[in-house]
Amino acid sequence: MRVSTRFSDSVHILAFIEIYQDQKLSSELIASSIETSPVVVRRLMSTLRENGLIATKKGTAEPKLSKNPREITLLDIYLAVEGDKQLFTLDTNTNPDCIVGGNIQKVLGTYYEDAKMAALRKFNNVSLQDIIETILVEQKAKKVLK
Amino acid sequence: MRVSTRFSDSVHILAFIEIYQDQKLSSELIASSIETSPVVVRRLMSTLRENGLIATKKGTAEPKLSKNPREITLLDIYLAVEGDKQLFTLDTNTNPDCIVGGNIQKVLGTYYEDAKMAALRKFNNVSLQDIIETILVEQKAKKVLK
DNA sequence: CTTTCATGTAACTTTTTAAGTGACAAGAAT
DNA sequence: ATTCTTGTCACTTAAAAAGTTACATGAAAG
Repeated sequence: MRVSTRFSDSVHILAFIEIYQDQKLSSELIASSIETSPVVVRRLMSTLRENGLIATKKGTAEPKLSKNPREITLLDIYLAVEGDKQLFTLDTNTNPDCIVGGNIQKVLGTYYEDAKMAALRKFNNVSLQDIIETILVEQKAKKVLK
Repeated sequence: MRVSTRFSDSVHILAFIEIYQDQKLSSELIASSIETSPVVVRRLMSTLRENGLIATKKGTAEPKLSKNPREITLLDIYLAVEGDKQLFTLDTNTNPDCIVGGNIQKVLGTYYEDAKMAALRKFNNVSLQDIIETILVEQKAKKVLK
């Protein structure tokens, strides 16, 4: 399939809302930063709203973060847009009458879960504030180089 | 896109080869355990062979592991079939003229890499032997329950 | 030495899932 | 009232992997 950039784009949206909080934040403007369409942005924002990360008001271009960016982690964002889907994909159609086919899903599944949790724990230790600050540092560093 | 089950199926193939090493191991037989087509199995086995995990001989149904299953880790298998592609997908098409769009790829990329590495380290601590033994334990447990 | 079975690989089709698009009802604001 | 915007639906396009068909070539047994 096409690869999902929802997580990446969602972090983008949240950072954008915080950094440009004093401007008019239409889905059109945000879309121009992500280089995607306004509908894609609005769809993602719907999901973020349903998961309590932002507050929006229909008709007005004024989305706000629902929490302090220090209290929003990459994990919160990941779970909001990707849910608890498996990170590593099990083949769920194996022959149950074979010793391997009949047991590998359960066995591999536990190791997949361990690995996924190790990754998600990392995300739980990074806040939106960290992302924003690092973006701003990178931006300053760019200017110095010129 | 369709979700890849290459990793899962590759572990399946390797465990199958080891457990049934005394039988004739045609791609057809292995495919029947994975419930896929022989061509898919042969394609995966080509990749595993190119990466030094198995040895095959054209025309004969006798694939062998190239190493002791204690020396093959889930990470070896993962890298063989998935390469070093990113685990979490960055949107690589963002507006470079925007503070967020111009820096988020680099910033998020490092956190994605940290998370990916945390997951892959887990895989590096699990051997094919562990998988095989756990499969056999699960199989015995099933029989007792009957 | 020929028949049978198997691999290895190429080319093509199907499936899946997310992005992208067009449309529009309804809310907000001047 | 007019204009802008959101929220959402329905549809199309894109991309990647699985699945399929085909076949040249190698192995092995009679």
